[in-house]
Amino acid sequence: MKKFILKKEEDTRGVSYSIDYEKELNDPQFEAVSHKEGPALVIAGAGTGKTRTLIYRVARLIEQGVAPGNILLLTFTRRAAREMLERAGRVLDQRCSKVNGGTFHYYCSRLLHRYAERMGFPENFTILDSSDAIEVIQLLRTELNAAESGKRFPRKNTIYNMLSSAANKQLGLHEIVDSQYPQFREHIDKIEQIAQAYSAYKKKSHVMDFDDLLVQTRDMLRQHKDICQQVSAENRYVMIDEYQDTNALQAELAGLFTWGHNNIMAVGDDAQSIYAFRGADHKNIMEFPNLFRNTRIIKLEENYRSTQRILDLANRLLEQAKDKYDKRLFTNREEGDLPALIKAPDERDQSRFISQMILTMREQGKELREMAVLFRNGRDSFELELELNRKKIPFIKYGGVKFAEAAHIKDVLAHLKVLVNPADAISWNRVLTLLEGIGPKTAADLVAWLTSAQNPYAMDGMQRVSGKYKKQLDSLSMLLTDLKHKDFTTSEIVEHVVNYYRSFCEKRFDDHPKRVKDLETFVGLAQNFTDLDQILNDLSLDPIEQSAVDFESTVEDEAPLVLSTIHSAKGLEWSQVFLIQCLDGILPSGYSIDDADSLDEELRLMYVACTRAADNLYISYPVLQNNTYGEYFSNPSRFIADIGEKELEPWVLVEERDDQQALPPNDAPALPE
DNA sequence: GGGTTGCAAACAGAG
DNA sequence: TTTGCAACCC
Repeated sequence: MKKFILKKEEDTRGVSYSIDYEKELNDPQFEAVSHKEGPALVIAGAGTGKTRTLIYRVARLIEQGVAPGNILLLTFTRRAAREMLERAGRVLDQRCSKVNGGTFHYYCSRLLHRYAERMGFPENFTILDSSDAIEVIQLLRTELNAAESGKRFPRKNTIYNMLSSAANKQLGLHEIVDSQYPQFREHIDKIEQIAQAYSAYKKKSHVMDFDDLLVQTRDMLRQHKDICQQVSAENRYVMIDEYQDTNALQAELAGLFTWGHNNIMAVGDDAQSIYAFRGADHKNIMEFPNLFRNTRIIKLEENYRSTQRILDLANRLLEQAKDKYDKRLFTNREEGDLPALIKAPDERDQSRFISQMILTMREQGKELREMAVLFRNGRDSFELELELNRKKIPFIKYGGVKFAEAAHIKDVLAHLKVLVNPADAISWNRVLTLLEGIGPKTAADLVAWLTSAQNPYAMDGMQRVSGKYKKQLDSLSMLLTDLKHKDFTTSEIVEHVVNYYRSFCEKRFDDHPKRVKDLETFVGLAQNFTDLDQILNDLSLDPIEQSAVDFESTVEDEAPLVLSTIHSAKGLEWSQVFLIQCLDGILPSGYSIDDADSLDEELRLMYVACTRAADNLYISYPVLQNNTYGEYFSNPSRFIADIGEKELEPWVLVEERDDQQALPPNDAPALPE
């Protein structure tokens, strides 16, 4: 039988730790881990044990008697939070999994739901994901007849980006247009009008977009001191990972979450800031000490991940930045192999080379999970994906299209959304336009009626409007009424919707067999949830990668190869890293080449990619690019143009009789056999 | 008027 | 692969 002992929580003198922190960490890591009260900023270069530091701090706080529920760990993705807490569980015990963790958006959403009633918004508000938001903007754009005059008016995606920029940078719309979209200055009035209509829409439809989650939470905590106090008392210790990618709004939230005690630890690396498009500014991290007085600054500088030669290349890259960083990564690891620069005749050859290298390494006993292929844009891996399929190499892709963004999944989600929130006009619109003969106009009329109806699911009294669609509307109405009023479990509801939707799916898509399979996966996935709100919330805030779904259905014993956009690879590492399509116009992106700041950001992106590699780094590019118009010659990335053979060793692909092999130019180490 | 269909053009990055 | 626009059908 366990006995209780009385102990003051703050008194850590008598704590006997089950982990020997001092031995398992280096000095600055230990300093960070044993930091207790007040603000701290940990500047942690790539591979310096940043995650390890966070994990051990969580463990140590818990060992000191802090309740896990009083620790908040904010990370960039929920995947990162899960992995971190799992690792913390391994060094300590399952108490770690009770720590609050997730993204700013996720945590804010929880707070807003919790205090919805106090704030006077409906607690069944749903989240307007970016594709829904863009659709709403499109509707308003046509409604306001904004694009009339033949002059180029911003497209819906662009308008969405403007609004999002304004929210995240805390600037007025006109300032954003002025500085970032000068070509649309003349349309500012129309854009403002759309912005207003968009906010009105969100209010009326009981939805919040991603930015609202942050803005509304900020406003709530600013205006209601009692809520703010309650929240900050609960979060006795807050840790923020990847702080270099937070924006001013998130920084303010961080302050509010720790209001009154400032027990906040931010961890990050200004050289790895790659989210400027979301309002992050790489200089923000240096502002932290100004925001929080008496900040203790701790620097982690020793790299444990990569060989010295990989770091040499990384350091060399950073030297090219317009804004300098006082940073040079070093390691006590061995020299290692020189990073390779592979010039392939065309993209197809690049893919063949990569997949062949991967197979060779696998034959030598390396596991696929130790390798990764990185690229700038989601589409840069399409060619390679075909080749991997041909060679039957299992892979999982991060970044690019998400499960919840695929058209067929969105169709099903729309049905679920109208069940949770009947005011959600855009989802009604989606549900209705599926029906034969109903287009935007008819749908708009029906939606106007439905969103103000007493009992929208019954759709009675609507026949007058509906005439020739009556039969289809009846079966829709029957489905929704049943689902609303009968007692179904969440996965049963999803199953019914999927059954109803199946025939539409078959009519709509040529590749319906694959999509129907996805839908079945979705039904299975729904079993993990107890209520619909939660599925919708989780799918928009923590989107599953599309290929993760494919992968589950072809379960093999082998962990798959990772393909990832550089953005999605942040914080991760692999023994063997391939960086493909390293071309001028791709990395750096063609969007960035006129602007020195964006160019610096692209350079940091390249830096992030290279520092993911522990043992070997292969950078490749095709000489001949193909697109729909034909073939053209392309140039390697300007970032590697000036780097000499002593830091980046050029390889050429030589065609052999049966298969190809890469050969170093002279007598440098040959490819693994 | 409103819906459907077909062709030309553009396509980031993520919560 | 999706989106914008214009011609074409009910």
